[in-house]
Amino acid sequence: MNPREAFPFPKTVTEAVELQLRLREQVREEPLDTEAVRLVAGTDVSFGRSGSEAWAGIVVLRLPEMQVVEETVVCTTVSFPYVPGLLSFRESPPLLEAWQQLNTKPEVVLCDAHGRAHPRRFGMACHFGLLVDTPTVGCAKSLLCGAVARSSSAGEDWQPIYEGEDLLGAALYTQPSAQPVYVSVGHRVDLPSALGIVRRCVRGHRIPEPLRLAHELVTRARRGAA
DNA sequence: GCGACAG
DNA sequence: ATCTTGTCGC
Repeated sequence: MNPREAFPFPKTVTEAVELQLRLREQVREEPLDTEAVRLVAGTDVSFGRSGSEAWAGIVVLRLPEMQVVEETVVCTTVSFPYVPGLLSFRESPPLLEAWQQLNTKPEVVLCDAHGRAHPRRFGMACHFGLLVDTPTVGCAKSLLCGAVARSSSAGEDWQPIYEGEDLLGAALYTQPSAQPVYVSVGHRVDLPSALGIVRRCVRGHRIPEPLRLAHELVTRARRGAA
């Protein structure tokens, strides 16, 4: 499949939903050798008060040392509003600009959003993964749909997220007495791999390092602009 | 009809 | 996400 098919960015909600339903057929779910991954990236976007200016940032880290290899930030204007379920149409365009500036492309990307744990099973992590044709993992701070289930077949540090019969992802407990992060498949990874890579990126905080650093990066950029 | 709702 | 101070806990 040609990644560029994911590129037209709709102007209307109806059009955007139709595109999601079409693009979700192109998402591939497959295992990733997480222990072999050397380069991981985290993405984040920060908005100005007006809501139209956005700072998008990407930080690439080398595993297992977790040293920053490269980071890029861009400031642009966004046109699509925030609509629950359509986050990708607001945040992906700025992130793509930051991605283009990147010289070192990572092997896997952590997105501050959901992947499969989405009403139409096509959250931003899925969309962005298609756009850049790179494995992506959704790692969100709250649920958009579904609920954490109690399952004895789950691991010590995670519990499955279900919506009816659909396994959407996993609540990963990255810190003692802290809310979990919600991990789901983006593109070209499966759930065990997604959990594996996120675990490798956790360093004493609830939020995995790539996402923490990306958040700091865009926050700094926005402060510096004012 | 009502509430919920990634960032 | 953004607007915001102090405060509780590891």
